[in-house]
Amino acid sequence: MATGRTHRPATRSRGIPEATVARLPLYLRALTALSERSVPTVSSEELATAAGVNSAKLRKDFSYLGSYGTRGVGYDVEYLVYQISRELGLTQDWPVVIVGIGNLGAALANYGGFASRGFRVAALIDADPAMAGKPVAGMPVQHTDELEKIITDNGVSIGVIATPAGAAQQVCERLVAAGVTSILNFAPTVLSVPDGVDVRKVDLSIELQILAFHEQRKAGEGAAAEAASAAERGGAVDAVDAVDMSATDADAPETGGGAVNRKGPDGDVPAVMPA
Amino acid sequence: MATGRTHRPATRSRGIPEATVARLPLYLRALTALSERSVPTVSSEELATAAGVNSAKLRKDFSYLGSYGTRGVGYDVEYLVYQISRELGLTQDWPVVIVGIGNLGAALANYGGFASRGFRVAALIDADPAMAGKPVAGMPVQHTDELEKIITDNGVSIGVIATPAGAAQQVCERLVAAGVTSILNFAPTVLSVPDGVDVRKVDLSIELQILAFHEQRKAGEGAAAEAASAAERGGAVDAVDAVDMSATDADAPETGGGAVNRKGPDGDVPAVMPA
DNA sequence: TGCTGTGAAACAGTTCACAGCG
DNA sequence: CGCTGTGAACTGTTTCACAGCA
Repeated sequence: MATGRTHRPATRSRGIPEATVARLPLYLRALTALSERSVPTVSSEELATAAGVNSAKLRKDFSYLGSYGTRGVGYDVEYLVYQISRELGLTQDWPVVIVGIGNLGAALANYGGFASRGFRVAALIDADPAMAGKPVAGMPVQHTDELEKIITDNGVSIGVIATPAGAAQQVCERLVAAGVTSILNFAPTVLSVPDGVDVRKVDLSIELQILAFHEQRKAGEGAAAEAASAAERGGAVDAVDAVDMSATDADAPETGGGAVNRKGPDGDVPAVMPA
Repeated sequence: MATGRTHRPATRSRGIPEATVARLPLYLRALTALSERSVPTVSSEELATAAGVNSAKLRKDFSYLGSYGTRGVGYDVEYLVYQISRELGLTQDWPVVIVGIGNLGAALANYGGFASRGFRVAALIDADPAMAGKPVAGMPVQHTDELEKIITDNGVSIGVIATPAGAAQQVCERLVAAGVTSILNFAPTVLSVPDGVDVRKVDLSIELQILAFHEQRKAGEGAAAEAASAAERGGAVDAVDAVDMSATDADAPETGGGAVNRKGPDGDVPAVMPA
């Protein structure tokens, strides 16, 4: 499903690789910092360092946007800030709603980096009637009943879901039905959406699990994987950088609460299948 | 830097692709749900749907772990839960510290999915003396002065940074010096760490920017990109799913507070470089 | 001369499609 | 016969290395 993507030679015009799009915000952040320090130009090398990538990658990324640099000199900071902002669609502002005002929802509502990038929190929505009217981040929480009206009245197209996992799919469907076409999902569930709707997920527990995986390797804890682990060390075990995060707010860790069906510390397998 | 990676033929043994590692937690989540419903076996097709990936990918992913399925039948749920947990290192438990107990730090501290996956919050640390001793998620916040002692005494190797961007690098250095080798960074800054230390970042504002990019395409808002946008629509514009999130807690949106140096709504460029 | 922009090569990840086991 | 496991083809991304412009 969702095949296609015209796959044009990608030489300028539309067709910026997804990997590049994901890095543009990083460049923008670094450029904004330079801009505030009134630095007029940067080389690909300097900017790459500031953004935490390598310079060849950065130059290739920028080449998809057009030729915005000057050979022998570098890139004009202000100009690039503008171009990237425009490419990302940050020259217009985006009203967003946050659904699920628990700990996480509140944290998001208070997040400063929001407004500074063209995003405006249009409303905070929660299903708990007791929350209704309570001010969070200087804004009264509204009840879920108002969801459709809020979306419509404010022309909201981006929704943030920070509800417990159990409520996420339902909230998602209401958002989509009301006109939202981009969703940032913090609930640890797979959301199913119709074509044309983007979902990005952020799952804290997934991030930690990935770290644990690498951590385990380093220590060479387990029985096997000694030489292998050592060989691996030479390079590449560090600076992963990628991400994914979530964190349902209140409770409902996806399904089932307490201890997972984890087996004993070792070989103590369910005694079913072979090895 | 960090080149290498032995690049063994990857046929079993060590050498699970990073992309596969990133999906294991997803499979684990889906399997745990099945396990709780006492489902004994699943086919790659069913599990793939539950995890939101396609079945070929899932089968290939599992093939890196070994041959844990039964042809004509599928996979034993309990057995797979165990194998994946072990592979991810979740059969041991990992003490973690959270540094920066603002809105976000508190949300993380309260996050249920933490404990249910072998992660144990060993301590909450904040630089604000006024926070010291205050209970958050049933645990007293400790002052930054105690950081090194806490890490050492608890054998912590995973740290979560949820401080404002300005403090992140310094906190990171102290964590690393004290023995932490894996860091989950919520502050919108690039952390520099020595080799052997893993950093994963989670940046909310980046996620939103990526959504905005796609959102902009859909609407075909801007002048150009009309036909292109339409062509694009056919497929692929949906269900991105990848991620990255952050959200500094308190304030300090990375650098500088208020309005970004965004230019006028259109062509109103800094009047520097050419087009 | 110094740094960008970009083909071409190398690598990583995904999808196809089917052999082969239970 | 059904479903796994996997080679092989393909698509996407990164890195290299250098031509060419300011």
